[in-house]
Amino acid sequence: MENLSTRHVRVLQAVVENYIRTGEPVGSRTLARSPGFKLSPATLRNVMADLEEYGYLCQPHTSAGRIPTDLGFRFYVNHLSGPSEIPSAAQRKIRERLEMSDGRLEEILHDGVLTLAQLTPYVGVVSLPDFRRMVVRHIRFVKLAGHRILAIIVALGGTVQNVLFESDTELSQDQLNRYSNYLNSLLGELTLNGVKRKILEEMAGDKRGYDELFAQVLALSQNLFQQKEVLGGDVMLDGKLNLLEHPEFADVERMKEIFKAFEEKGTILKILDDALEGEQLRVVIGSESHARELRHCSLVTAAYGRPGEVLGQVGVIGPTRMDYSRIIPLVNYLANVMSQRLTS
Amino acid sequence: MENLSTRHVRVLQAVVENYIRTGEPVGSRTLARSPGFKLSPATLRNVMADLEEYGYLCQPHTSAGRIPTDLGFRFYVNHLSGPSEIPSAAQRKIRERLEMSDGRLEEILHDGVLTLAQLTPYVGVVSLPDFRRMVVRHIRFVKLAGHRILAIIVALGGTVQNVLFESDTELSQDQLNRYSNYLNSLLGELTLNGVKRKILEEMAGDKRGYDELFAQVLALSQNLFQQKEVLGGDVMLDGKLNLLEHPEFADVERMKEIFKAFEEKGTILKILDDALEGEQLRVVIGSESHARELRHCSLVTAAYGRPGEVLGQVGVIGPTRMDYSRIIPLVNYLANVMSQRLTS
DNA sequence: CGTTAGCACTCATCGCCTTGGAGTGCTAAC
DNA sequence: GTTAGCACTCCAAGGCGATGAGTGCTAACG
Repeated sequence: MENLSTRHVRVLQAVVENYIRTGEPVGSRTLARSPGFKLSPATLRNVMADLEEYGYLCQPHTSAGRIPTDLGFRFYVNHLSGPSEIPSAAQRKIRERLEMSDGRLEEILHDGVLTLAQLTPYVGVVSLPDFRRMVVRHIRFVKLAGHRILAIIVALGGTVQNVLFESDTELSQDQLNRYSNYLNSLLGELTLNGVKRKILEEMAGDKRGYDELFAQVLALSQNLFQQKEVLGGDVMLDGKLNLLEHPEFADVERMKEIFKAFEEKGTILKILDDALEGEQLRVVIGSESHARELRHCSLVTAAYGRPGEVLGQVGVIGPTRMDYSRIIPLVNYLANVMSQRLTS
Repeated sequence: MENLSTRHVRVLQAVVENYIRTGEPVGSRTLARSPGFKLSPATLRNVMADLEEYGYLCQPHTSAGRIPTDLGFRFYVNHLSGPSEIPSAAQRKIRERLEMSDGRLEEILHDGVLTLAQLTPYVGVVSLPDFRRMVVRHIRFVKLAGHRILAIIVALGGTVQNVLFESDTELSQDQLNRYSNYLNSLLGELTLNGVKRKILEEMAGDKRGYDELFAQVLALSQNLFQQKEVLGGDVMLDGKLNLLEHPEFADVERMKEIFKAFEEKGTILKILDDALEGEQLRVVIGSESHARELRHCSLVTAAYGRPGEVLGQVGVIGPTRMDYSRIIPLVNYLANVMSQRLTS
């Protein structure tokens, strides 16, 4: 950092917090009046001019106060926003909501985003997990008409996902039962991907030579694994309406852009997927997302799943003027509860 | 009708069609210029004044042209909008889309609203069916952990719905198999409700005296029937973004109201459920819905299911200034294709 | 008697200007 | 280094008049 003095830092912090609170550009006068500042407006103007030069602040127009740039928010998030306490009411609500939800994966995720949408004035978002990475307790196949098969995948926490798919040949329920027994015998603490790998290894190792059962289970899994419910690659949103309450989105054009991003989902999914391996919590501020439509939005997301086995990301989307110090711990907490619910 | 002359009717029709096309209030001058009118603006003004008095037209302000009232649109829809042809491209798209979708109920419905959202500049909407009214081919129970059971309900058209629920006591898979065999033996051309009734009748008739199996299947069904996936009572929307393109929704406040109605769903569900028994197609114009938030919107919906067995309603929500003559046959067609897909 | 031309009137919209106020940068004094 | 003062910029809001679309009314016309 361009060797910011403590004074610079304090001013930056004050500007950011003021702006987060009011949504108005903050001027030297207001700042001087805020408690804890013994400096005159003129001095503050100098300091703020410095901060503008460094790129942390900017002015909407010449004679307005300053607002933080994305960089300014970034500095604030990285260095200035101490983790605040999560109100116990919010904690309780999160826990209750997630304990109440039935075991279907979608229901749990939905409850997660719903809770976020209710606890914050922003949009709750969650990416659907790649089921192939989940530790699976057992799989069951149910024959429907013709080639259609319903797979019921029960993951570690009792989470259930069912997937409809087709097999290449018509299989009887008996056959399906044998397949699923076989698959289940392989499942220990393995993920679906792990199972697949194991099958392939055993085949390659030629331990048992060519095995009819092997081949057919493999063929079946191939089809199963291609279904989008297994692949993930979708996001769920809730509380879009919340955004309409924020003055910065009063502009119809801007609103349209963002809602378009919400509807398409691809953009958001991409941002969520950008999360680095092993990164628990992530804040993407404004243009950091490199998505034009979301350049006025920030995302606070956390990975859910379990250590080393990330299933997806959950968090909120809001204006860059977001109450980071409140939201960050909240999202983090929710992700933890969700993780427990899904994998314990 | 207040004995409208053919002239009155022709003028009303012209005003409505003009307004639907342009979205602007239409004045006497523009009307006089439109082909087929040999009358002077002055005469038209008199006619329009009559129509205003009767309540079919109104003026946004004193010196603007006329726009149709809800009543005006109603008259137009009832008497003046001849059923137009559905472009074969649209027909093809609808058929292809619905044939492509896999057999899950939700997927089919989703494809339905998606298609509407793509073929029209409005919002596609569908109410989830009450599964109790569907003719069911068979039911299968799968035991999960503890008391949890997954019911797989396969309806007539191969549609699959799965429902997670809990039983009062822990049941083995064997027991569940017996139950489902028993249930399936009862299912002929019966709806779920029908099955329930039959069970109750047989019990009441005391044909077999007290039967353990009976009782337990009944208890199980009770729990199953309470699940929301079975009950229906939800709506699915798509293409909300389309509405943003319409000038009448450029106003943020109005937009908010409508989106709120979309998010809550209760309002919309209520309107859809208001459909009269046996009514195939329905047009609700503006305030006819008695829902404040939707007073600027019209709904065109059609029942899907099969004759005498309505499963739900599917259609579009748009501004009262909607292209009724195009939309009505379109929605009707889609409902028919959906019905076939679901029940044949 | 229905139709039409003419006219005075209304009202939203637009551009233009003014005013007020908030905030800035700069300079000079402390 | 800090601060007071001042000239300056610029947005927002309000007033004003011109414009133009459209109306209702009346009187003349065929």
